[in-house]
Amino acid sequence: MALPKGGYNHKDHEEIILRKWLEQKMYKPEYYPLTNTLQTEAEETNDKRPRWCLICPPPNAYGRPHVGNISGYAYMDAMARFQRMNGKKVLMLPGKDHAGLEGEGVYVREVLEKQGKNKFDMNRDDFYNDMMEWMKNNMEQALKDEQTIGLSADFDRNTFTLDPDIVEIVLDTFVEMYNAGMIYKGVRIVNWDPKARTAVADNQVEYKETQSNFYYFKYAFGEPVSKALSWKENFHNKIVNFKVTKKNSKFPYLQGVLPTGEKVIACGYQNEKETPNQGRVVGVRLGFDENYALVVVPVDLSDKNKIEEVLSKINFFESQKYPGGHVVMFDLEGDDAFKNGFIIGTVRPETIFADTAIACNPKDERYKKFMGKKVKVSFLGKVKEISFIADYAVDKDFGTGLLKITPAHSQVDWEIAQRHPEQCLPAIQVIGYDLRLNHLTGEYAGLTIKEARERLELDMQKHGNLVAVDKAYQNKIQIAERTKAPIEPLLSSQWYLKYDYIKEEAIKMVKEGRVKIHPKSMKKKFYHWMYNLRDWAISRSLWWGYRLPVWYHGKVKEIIDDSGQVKEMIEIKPGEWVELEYDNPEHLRVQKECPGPGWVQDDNVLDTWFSSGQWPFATLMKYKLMDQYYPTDVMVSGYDILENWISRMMMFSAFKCAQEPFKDVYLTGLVKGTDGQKMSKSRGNLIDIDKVREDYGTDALRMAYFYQNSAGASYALTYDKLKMFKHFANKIWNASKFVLMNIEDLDKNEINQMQTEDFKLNETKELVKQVKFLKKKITKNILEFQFGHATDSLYSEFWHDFCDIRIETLKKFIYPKKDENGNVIEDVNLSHKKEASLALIYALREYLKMLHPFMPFITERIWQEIPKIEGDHDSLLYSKW
RNA sequence: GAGCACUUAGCUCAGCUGGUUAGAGCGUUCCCUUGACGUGGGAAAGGUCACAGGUUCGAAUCCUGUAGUGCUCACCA
Repeated sequence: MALPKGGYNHKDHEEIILRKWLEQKMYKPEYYPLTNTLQTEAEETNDKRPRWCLICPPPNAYGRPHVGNISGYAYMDAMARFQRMNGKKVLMLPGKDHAGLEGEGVYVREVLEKQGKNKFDMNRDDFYNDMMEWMKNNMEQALKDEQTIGLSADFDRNTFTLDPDIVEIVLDTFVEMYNAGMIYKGVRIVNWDPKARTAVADNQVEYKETQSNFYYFKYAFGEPVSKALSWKENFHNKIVNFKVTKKNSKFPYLQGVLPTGEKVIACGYQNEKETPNQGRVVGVRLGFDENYALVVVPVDLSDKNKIEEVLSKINFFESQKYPGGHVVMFDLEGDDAFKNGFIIGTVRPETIFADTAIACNPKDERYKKFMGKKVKVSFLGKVKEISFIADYAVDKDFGTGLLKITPAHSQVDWEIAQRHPEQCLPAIQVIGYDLRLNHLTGEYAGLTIKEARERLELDMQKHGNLVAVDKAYQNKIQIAERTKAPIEPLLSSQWYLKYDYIKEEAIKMVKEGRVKIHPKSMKKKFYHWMYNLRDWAISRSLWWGYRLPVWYHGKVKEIIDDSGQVKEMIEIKPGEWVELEYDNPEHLRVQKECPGPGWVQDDNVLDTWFSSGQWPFATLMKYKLMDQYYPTDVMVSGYDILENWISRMMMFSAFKCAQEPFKDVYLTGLVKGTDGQKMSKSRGNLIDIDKVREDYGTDALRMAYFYQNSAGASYALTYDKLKMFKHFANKIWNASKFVLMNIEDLDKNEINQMQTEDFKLNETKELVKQVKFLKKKITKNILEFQFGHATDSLYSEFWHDFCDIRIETLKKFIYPKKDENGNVIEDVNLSHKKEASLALIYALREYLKMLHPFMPFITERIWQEIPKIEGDHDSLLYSKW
């Protein structure tokens, strides 16, 4: 009943306590607190305690959990400990994810490349087995990290997404979904990551601001000029529009005539990084007898006088639409290239060979005559016929208002093409998976994209098809989230999941409140995502992961035929290739086992989210615990994977279990670095968890996560906060020491039989009242997922109420009254002293319990010294809340 | 371009459904060393709660607008 002297040093206690919890298997749901043993199966089934379950989100198995993961664990653990103390039978199940694309990427980069090996020189099975071993080795460390933060999960049930049982369940789902018509194979446009040589999902694509060449080229009319001239009027006084990088500015748009007689258009051009200070072509005025290129004049945007100067030289009218900068139009008289044709802007001239149509906005009066027609155009000296379509996806104010439709090499174009299949399809693919132009481009075949672009620029110039090149065009190119390689949209045959009814089901779960999302504001984010869901490309050309349970009766290859269409061919007999029919069971079957000799398994693996989306039920099915624990109670996750993961778990659960996977979703915010910035290596503000734990203690780290934080809110993990809670731990330690010191005279029975209602002194009555009130509040906070409030109250109430006020006032009953010289003038009233001591131990016990979910180590350590009363357990873990 | 947040002390942030002198930590200044704790105690300075309107007996809190910041989604061919 006494604590060691001196301040609290977490290093002396945390490990011992952790070992005790782990060795006694206290984290397991089978642990029975009355006997301190694990229950048998029969005892378990008879156990009437309500069950509570939380499946931990599996972090990447290959790495150590990062600060954000650890923060999540702190939250999960606080909930689990609270529930356990409230008498629930708690299952918290940890796991690790194989992290398909990213995992393979890291392995290739960090292990293979360092050994000078190349994946494609390796045998697939060897690669897989080597990688599995590497993963499993790394998993150990991750597990330790989870334990040291105090996560009270059942580590005997640590589960890996590639555990055989889990694989079975996940593949079963694939087959079931295929049979339900929700999984299909088709040729679609995909985001091709050339580095990883795989397609990636839409949300695995990032955008990167770059500077590109923007080519204005002309499809010259292949038909009589007179016909085209009839829409000349429509062009009069209309201007082509330019790329404007920043919107919302109010600077006017100008058009007029210079005193010299030159026609001028001045228009907003603004670039945050550079103020254009030399003339450059940014656009083209369309017309038949007045052709211009637009050139930026050297005017500093911030220089009002200069702007005035330009304004004074021209007649202008205002348009609210285009802000900033100044662009002047110069006559390019005598250049044939500007006459009689469609002028189209593009950053990707090499895809011109794959054009199947030209499109404009249906409301664009300028092109009304052409809509729905076929037009003959000449390009590089050849005349071809091309469809002219109208679609609302085309922005008539961008460029010349014309868009070339290249369904094989652009997501947007692909979608437009789906709406105009007759005119735009079949798509023509002119770029191969090696990112070189293919046989359909004639003399360009074999060139890389860059080479082709350069050559085309010259050739277009030669044939009069090149109108202008904007060399400083700012655009965003797509890059792969993981490999950072530029994405090439390509056609490829892929497996897709049609969400079908499960999408509606998941929406209903949230709408009907069966799944509550914390914070509420994230609900909107969820709906927004769900309503805009498109079919999900689930196959990945990787080796690491779940290989598709799909079999082909013969080798399969993807070809681009002479018309540029992507097709899959199957070798039904040696040397005899026919087109693969997706619905022909003699060609393709979906099942887990190989159908027989001669059948070849699909090379692809499943997207990682396909398996992690099944995590809650896959894990419980593995351990045959579905009846007891499904649906689970809470899911804790970073808000950034609400869409990718949370929504998919709900949809998979709707399919497989016809119910929600969890009742509450607690979304944690981003943990920012000590300087309040997003953590990144380059900023040097990364937090070393090991060091933090060593310097400040695990309890302090946990408190720093909780304190004043709310669901979904990002926050900085600062040294100030850590220090604050290190001090707090010390305060708890010392206050406990004081209380324990004062109850040494008390009989154990007196504590056991204490009736706080019988307290006579105002001071003790007040203390009891205050503690009871606080407990009510903390309970409510935890149940409402307001951990920030709970820890805030605990901190200030314990320190500034209990320590600063209550203990100090009660001291007058404990110590004899003395005069200035230290002579006792009034002896201690023994019954008052006893009551004061009882009140102190009462309050301390309550505080320890309330603090335990947040600061488990120190509270457990002190609890060991607390005299136990009825209903207590040796460990705070199982002591009654 | 659309949606969602946010703007409170020098800094980092709490303030939950509107209610008496707006809070914490750190930092600053001053005081206090014999019994739990200097990793402590006491006190002080510092905020017209972004701005402008409105609702109300009463607003940091609700509504509208403005400005700025952040995030997410879509996207410029």
